Amino acid sequence: MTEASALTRNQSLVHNTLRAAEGPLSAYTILDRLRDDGFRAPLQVYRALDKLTSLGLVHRLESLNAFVACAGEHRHGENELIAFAICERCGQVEEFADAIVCERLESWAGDNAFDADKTTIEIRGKCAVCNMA
Amino acid sequence: MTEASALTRNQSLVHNTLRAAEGPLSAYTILDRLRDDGFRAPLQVYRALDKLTSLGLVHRLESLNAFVACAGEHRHGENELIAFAICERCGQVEEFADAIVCERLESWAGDNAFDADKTTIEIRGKCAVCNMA
DNA sequence: CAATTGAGCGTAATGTTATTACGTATTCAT
DNA sequence: ATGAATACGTAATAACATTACGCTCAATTG
Ligand SMILES: [Zn+2]
Ligand SMILES: [Zn+2]
Ligand SMILES: [Zn+2]
Ligand SMILES: [Zn+2]
Repeated sequence: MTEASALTRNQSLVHNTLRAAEGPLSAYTILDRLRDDGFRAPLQVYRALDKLTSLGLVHRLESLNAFVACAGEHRHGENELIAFAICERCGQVEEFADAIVCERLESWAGDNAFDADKTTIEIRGKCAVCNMA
Repeated sequence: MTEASALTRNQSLVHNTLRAAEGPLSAYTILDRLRDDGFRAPLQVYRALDKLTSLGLVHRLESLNAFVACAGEHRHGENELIAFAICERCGQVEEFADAIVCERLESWAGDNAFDADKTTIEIRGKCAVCNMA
């Protein structure tokens, strides 16, 4: 039994909506797309998103107040630090992990006795494709 | 004439409110604190915040939807990349810049032909003081 | 087996954050 | 003076997120 197969109906619907999307979606956009599946209230979406993010299947983009399906090969669930590059033009999001960035931030935390819980790295800009256009 | 002296009345009021605060404030909290100074509407705050952030005097914390006065010795206005360590318990925010982190992220952008516009780095956790408590 | 517990669900109401729209005032350079 | 740029005031609305209440179902456990 994989993690994904353990998802409830609502969780699967939200997950599939995000995987089918071209880019990040807001909770309310997800809600709208699931009206026909019986979704009626924001909480149905937020509850599913909470679970999905805790499983590492979905990421929240803080600078966008939106959510994306995990597109990385990485394993989440650890304290693994992921960065996101978000294209302001086409909406594409790329996930990447950089060991050195991770190490430097951990090092800062260590030096400053800061107990890091969650780290957000988001780069806003224009992706390669949009840069040419 | 310094930058700060060029601020308008509204901008100065918002700036001073943030400097007097112990931690990040939401726009609406700022609004509440400036009622006695004649503030009546969110837009008065948001307009001042826009200006202050563009001057580098104030930073927006994306993961908090809140704002802090700049506490760094750095010069903003360049593309300088600042990271924030935010204590979830006491609200203290520390700014720091790390050249290597900056370089690694720029390097990723270069390799991927991504034209970075603005980068957010926010570490949520517990500060040294709160860690002991 | 009955009781308890925990996760999830549905709905309504409310709270919080941010923007759009419209009109006015002030400043500064032409 | 005229036009452009910047700022301001107010009202309304949009967008994002949570609280509260009660219910269902399945797993645990005494
Ligand atoms: Zn991922
Ligand atoms: Zn793009
Ligand atoms: Zn600063
Ligand atoms: Zn603290």
